[in-house]
Amino acid sequence: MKIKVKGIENQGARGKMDLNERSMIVLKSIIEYYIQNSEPIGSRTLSKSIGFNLSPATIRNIMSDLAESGFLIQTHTSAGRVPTDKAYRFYVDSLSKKPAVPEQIKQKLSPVSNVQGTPVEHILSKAVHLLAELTKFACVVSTPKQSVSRLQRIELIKINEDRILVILVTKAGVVRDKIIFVKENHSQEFLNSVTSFLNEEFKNHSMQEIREGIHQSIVSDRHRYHDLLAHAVRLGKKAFELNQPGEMFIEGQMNLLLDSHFHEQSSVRSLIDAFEQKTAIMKILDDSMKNKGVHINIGIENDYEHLHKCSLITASYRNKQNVLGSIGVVGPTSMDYKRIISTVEYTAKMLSKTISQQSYD
Amino acid sequence: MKIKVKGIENQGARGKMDLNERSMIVLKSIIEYYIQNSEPIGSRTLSKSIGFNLSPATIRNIMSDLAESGFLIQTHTSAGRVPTDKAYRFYVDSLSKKPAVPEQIKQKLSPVSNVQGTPVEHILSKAVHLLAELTKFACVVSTPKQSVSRLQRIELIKINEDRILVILVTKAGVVRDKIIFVKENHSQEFLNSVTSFLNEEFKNHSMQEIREGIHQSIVSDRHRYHDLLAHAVRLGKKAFELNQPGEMFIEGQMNLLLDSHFHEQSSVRSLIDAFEQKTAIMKILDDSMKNKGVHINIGIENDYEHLHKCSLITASYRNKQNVLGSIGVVGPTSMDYKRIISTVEYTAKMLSKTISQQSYD
DNA sequence: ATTAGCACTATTCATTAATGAGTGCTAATA
DNA sequence: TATTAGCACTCATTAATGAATAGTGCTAAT
Repeated sequence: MKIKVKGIENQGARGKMDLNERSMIVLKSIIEYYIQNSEPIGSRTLSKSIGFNLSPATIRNIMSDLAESGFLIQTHTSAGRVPTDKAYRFYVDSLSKKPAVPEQIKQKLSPVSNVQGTPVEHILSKAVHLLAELTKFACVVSTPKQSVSRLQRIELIKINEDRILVILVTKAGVVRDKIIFVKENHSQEFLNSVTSFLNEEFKNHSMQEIREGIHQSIVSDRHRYHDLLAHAVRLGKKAFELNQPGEMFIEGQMNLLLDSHFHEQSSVRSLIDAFEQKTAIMKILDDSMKNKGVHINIGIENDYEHLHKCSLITASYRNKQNVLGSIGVVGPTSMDYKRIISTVEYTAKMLSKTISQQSYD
Repeated sequence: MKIKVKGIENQGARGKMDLNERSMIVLKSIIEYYIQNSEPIGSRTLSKSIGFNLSPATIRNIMSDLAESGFLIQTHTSAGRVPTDKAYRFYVDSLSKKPAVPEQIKQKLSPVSNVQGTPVEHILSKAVHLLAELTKFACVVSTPKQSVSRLQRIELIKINEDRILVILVTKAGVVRDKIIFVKENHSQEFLNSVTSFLNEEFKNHSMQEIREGIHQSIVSDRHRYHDLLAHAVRLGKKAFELNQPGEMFIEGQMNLLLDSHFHEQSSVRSLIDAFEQKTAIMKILDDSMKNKGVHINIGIENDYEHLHKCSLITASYRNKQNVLGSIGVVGPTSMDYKRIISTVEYTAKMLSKTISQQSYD
């Protein structure tokens, strides 16, 4: 024990950053083997399968170093070593940037473009379904955030004395509806006036803008309308404040439970929790909207504890104008990153293309 | 073997239908024990727990009879006996019709009525979520069938030269949208005329009627409009033919996988299949709309083979006018029928109430 | 710096034996 | 004739054992 300490520090310091070429290759091999076979690889097997000739003993030394610097872990004394989250992070970062998307995957995803003309939700659910089928993991997609997207059209439809149905259509092609309750009994004709007023006033403005500026904008016009105005303000406020919490579609959750990595009771419970309390995953999807490209959260990197055994690969989708939401895969940390990353990326691209084509600008 | 045959036939004939009082009680006890504990009960334990005094040996005889007539089955020679689907059917049929809904359940479901004013889909998803939380099984709900519900309003919104956004609002409060592609470039003003024409013509008619009668109805009016007419027919046809396949929301699938009854690999696969291929479950929900009250499908009674180890408890929900869809639970055949039935029934009632209040008639 | 060789450790698998729950049958009983 | 006691038997479950195996760590030789 005492003797080892020095060694640990030495090797730790050495292995920490400047992994030499050779150890990197060894590490990569271990990771890829584990991703493929879901079982630890021993020094002997590795020595044979690896490119250049290294004896098992040498490999063992390297592995020992890698373990010291936190890339590998032993589940028990006489077992092979298994990559840690840190190793996966290294692996993912070291991937050549653009692996080509296999033709077969492209083909399987092509139905996404066949659902054009249907509501956005429908397209999303198609995409996430296919993604789940392809990856065999759980997949999620967030519905378009309304706050950023711009107004195409608002409709007010009278239901009865005290209820009005509001329909909002955004440039992104999303239709949202809501009932608002009012005290006065407006005629449909009156509502039509308010409607065209609101449309004139706010078309092409973002929901956020509208919500923030609904007072000023109307007030500045005060001289033009009179009776209309007071009501328009009131109705408009109610209509636009519909702050629906972002939704999320989930598919293929059950796939995860077939995966050997989640067989222990506790893992299963965690997973169920994670999917029931959608907020954690939702947050990751939201974050993924902030920057371009594919986002990768590996195991322990996730803030939410119940996701510590999962990796999430996400990518945002958009129309010509805005980033709308994002789509992603939730799987075990030992997933086939190469394949999943390119699949998610491609799916997001398809989704963007399809949705752009039916966006209203 | 040969000697036994006679006995079997005798007992089979006797036990077949006129289960005497006593065997019925025994059977019921076995079922309830199994529902509670998920493990077979032996004659000895049963003899003690049952109301009147019967020796284990007598119980054994009774159990033997029940087995002959197909109510019980032995997984292996020296194991206790387990109820068959036939037994569950007997049990369910023999339940006193209305078990009261526990106050606690009512309370947990109360949030359903808090989401009034939001889109119907939202209400449904809330309801099914709560139901899953309460029952700890998988729960499903079908979205309102549009064919039966009647038109409240149609809107045509011009997107660009060749695209029009159609929004349909039904009396049930469901909003559906779809993009249609057209050859001519209509102005929004023109679309407004068509819109008000279609609204006048078809308000309060069921979608089905409209779809079937769209020609005649307009044709009979031919003299009134001219240019408008031809287009109205064309647009109307396209607009109303939106035959979206019924959708279905699923919650709590993963709960099932925690259930001991689905632990074998093959069962899990079946379940995943059943939920992936939504059609089978969808069909059961549809069937459930045809008659009032709670519907119960037990194991083998299901047409779809992958559902043979599941029972489905479903109930339809409605507004004042029509049956709209149904909601239900998918669980193991050994579920606590009493509790689940009353919970599903109550949920459907809440749902009906909430949706009725925002229906447009 | 690398490697061969050997001691050591922990898992996995098959075998065995003990335990125990539960039935079926027969003969005794009320 | 219906019920019960008693006993033999079956089969799943469990624990213990031991052999085989995969793998490491360390030391000494290259």
